[in-house]
Formats: sequence, C-alpha cells, structure tokens
Amino acid sequence: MYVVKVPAKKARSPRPTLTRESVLAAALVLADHHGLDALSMRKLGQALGVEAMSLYNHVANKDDVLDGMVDLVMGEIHVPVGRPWRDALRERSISAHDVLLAHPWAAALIESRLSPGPQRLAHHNALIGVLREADFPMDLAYRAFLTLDSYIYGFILQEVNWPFTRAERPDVVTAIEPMVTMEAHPHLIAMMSYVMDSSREELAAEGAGGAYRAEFEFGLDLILDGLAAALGARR
Amino acid sequence: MYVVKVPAKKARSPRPTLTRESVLAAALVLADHHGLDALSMRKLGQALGVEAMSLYNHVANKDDVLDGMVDLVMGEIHVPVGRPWRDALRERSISAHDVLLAHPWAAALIESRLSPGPQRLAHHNALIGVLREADFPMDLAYRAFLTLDSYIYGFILQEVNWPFTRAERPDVVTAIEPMVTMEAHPHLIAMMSYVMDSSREELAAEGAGGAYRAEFEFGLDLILDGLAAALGARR
DNA sequence: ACCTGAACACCGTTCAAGT
DNA sequence: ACCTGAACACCGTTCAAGT
Repeated sequence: MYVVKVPAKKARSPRPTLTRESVLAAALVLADHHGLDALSMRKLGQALGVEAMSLYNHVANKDDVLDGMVDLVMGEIHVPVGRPWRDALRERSISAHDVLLAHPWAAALIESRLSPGPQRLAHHNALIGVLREADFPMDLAYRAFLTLDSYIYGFILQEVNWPFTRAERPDVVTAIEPMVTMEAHPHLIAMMSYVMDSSREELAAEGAGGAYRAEFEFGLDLILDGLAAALGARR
Repeated sequence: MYVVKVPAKKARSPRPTLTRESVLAAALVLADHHGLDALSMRKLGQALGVEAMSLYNHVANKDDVLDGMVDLVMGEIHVPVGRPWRDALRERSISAHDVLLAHPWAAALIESRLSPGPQRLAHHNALIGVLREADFPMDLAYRAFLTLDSYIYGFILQEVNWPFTRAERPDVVTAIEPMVTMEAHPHLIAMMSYVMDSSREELAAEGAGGAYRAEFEFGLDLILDGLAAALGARR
C-alpha cells in the first residue's frame, strides 16, 4: 500500500491520469479553499474532471480520503531531532500550530480519525524519541505528550473557530451582542472589549502565525516550564 | 426566545406535545446512544414519533438543534464561585472533563459552533469572574482562559477518540499493528506497550472520570501551577 | 397552530456495462 | 485497467395542503 503509481509514458489524455496522490492533493486544496463541508466525492470528482465513481478506483471510500488528507498535513509538521528537548518540542509545537492554522479543517479531522497514517506514526515516533532521549521516564513522557498535544489541538480549534474581530465576522459578532447584557455578563463584556480592542486588530494584520501567536506561545512556554520542573523532580 | 411552551391542559394525545425542549432533549439522547453521525432530522423525528418536517415548527433547522444540544451540555458544567481561584478552576475543569466525557460528541461540536447559547455565555462569564476576582489582570485572565480551555477540549478529543486497550477496539488496534515496525518506530512501540500494559486496563475498569483521569489531572495541575506563578510574577 | 406528502437538490456507494 | 450511467438508500429543507 501507499505505492506511487507511475502514469504510463504514452498517456496523451487531455488531463493527467488519476492517482491516489492526485486525488488526495485535490481534496486538500478543495478543503483549504471551500471548507471541509464542501468536500464531497461528487465535487472532488468534478474538480478532477471526472465522475465521482471513478475515484473509487484510487481510494477505498471517503474515509480513506479523509485519512489521506490528515496524513498529508501531518507530514508538513516539522520535528527537529538531535536538539535539546525543550527547543525541539517548542519548535515542533509552533510548526504544528502554523500548519494546522494553514489548514483550518485539519485539527478537528485529525482528532476524529481512528487509524493513523504513516506520516502520523513517524511524527509521533520522532516526538516520543525526543522525550526519551532527554531521559523522560516513560510515564512522564506519555503525560508530556498528552498535555502538549491536548493544548495544541485545543488551541487551534478555538483559534480557527473563534473570530475575534468584528471585521472578520460581523454576522457572528452582531448575533451574539443582543444576548450579552451588562447585568448578566459583566465579566464577559469586560473581556470581549479587551479582546476586540483596536491594538489587537493591528496584530491580526501582521500575518505569520496569526493574531493568536503570542497567546499560543504563552501557554506553550507555561507547559514546557512545567514539564522541565516535573523532569527535574524525578532526577 | 428560549421560552418554555406549556402544553395545553386539555391535550389528550397519545404522545406529549412537541416543544423545543423535548426536541433538544431527544437529540441529546440520540447522540449519546448512537453518536452524532446517527443524528439526522429524519431519525430525530422518528424518535419523537413524528415526521422530520414537524421539527421545523419548533427549531429553526439542524444547526439550531446542534446549538441547543451544545448549550444543554454547557449547562451541566459546574463553576464554583466564592472560592479560591485555584480550587474553583480545578473543580470546574474536572467537571468539564467529566461532562464532556459523558457526551463524547460534545467537545468537537462545541468547538465548531459559532454562536454560543445562554448557558455557554453564563459559564464563560462565571469563569472569567473567578479570574478577575482573584485579581488576574485582563491580559493574563484571557491567556489563562485560553490555555486552560485549550487543554481541556484538546484532552477530551484525544480521550474520546483514542481507545487505548485492545479490548475496547480490537479492530483499530489490529489495523494499526502491521504499520508499526520495530525498526521504523522503536519509541512508538515502547510507548504503546507502556500504555497498553495490563495495570492500565484495570484503571479503565474503575469508572468515574474514566481511565485517563490521572493523566488529565497531571496536565491540569501543571497548568494551574504555571498560572499561579504567572500571577505571582505580576504582583 | 401544528403536522405531513410530495418534491427538490443534494449525499456516499455499488455494480453492471462500456472502452 | 479505468471510467461511467443508472440505481439505491440516505440527507436537509421548503411549501402547499390538510386538520
């Protein structure tokens, strides 16, 4: 499985021959551009200039497509090796953040997939390797892994689904406003006005890593500090 | 909106009159028992002894149903007030964990919903209130909130989707096994054998809070420690 | 006021038939 | 070997018609 099919040399068809890889790549582009809801086998076929039924010659079914997309995304996340564990974890966490932000549909999908692909397995193996080579005992390595990944995926899900400026999603903001009252939700209002204040809108425009990058790094460093302390306590 | 409709006294129909509340309650039960994928307007109507189209007299559409279900779940999460911030946050985090574990479809759904309902607004207001009354500056309160909720939701998503014992999901475990090799994934294999070892299976049987409860509390306390340190540094 | 039959525009997937 | 038309069993939703 996962063998790359080489298109026959003499193929002179107007469009390239379908392969598992081209199907997955097209699915990823479609999801990036129009969201995961817009990804149907019929539309995917259409994007490839083919009927939906043809896809079943190259992928088992839609679940197989989703698994393949997840694995493509996992392959984009960088895990540095041969570096101090804290640096390595920090860099891979930020890489994961940026990759998952670039594919807003991916985080929710990854967490809902049961069978990991080769890229995901390799990623996890490398990650655990970083911890083990830094002499994390296995129970602590497991907890470190769970804590860090819980944070990363949870953060991305919030970031991707929660547009905090009125400019981004005026419809959402105006829908919420009438339900929030000063009497019932004073603290919520205080936080919303902090979050939506103008200096943050400038941040949002800066790009690279998104407007939440500083917030992400706050929690990330907090967790890395905690792991360092836990590791120190064991020695 | 959200007014409870009182069924007419003289109603003598074989089944109770439909209300928004009864529709949402039935949807929640259906999702708890058969998963979110099994929740369609047609099946929901069937569960209520009615055609799918009747539901539209009580809810706007399926999105409205999903929003209502999320809000019911949010209402189950307990936020203690008038207690030291650390105790209050710890208790509400564990409450959130247990509630979200009891409704395995909820975490993913909550994070994908754009418009919060009244219970969610009240919950967030109370949570921010705990932080503000403990003199967290607003920027730190916001980051504390983001860090904690990222962790909680991310953790639940992993816990809900990752069955770690062969007994629970033999099909998943056997599907993964042939892909993992000792040469390519030594660290992954080491961790999997740690995670799947028999002493953990006993833990799984203990119930209340699930088999991951200790792991959840590890990361939770790590984050609470970090927040306490960050708060102390500000004073 | 509430329920429903019929209809519309979608889904994923199978399978026999085509090339 | 790969593609497709027809078909099946599903979706969410609308709307005119019923009571």
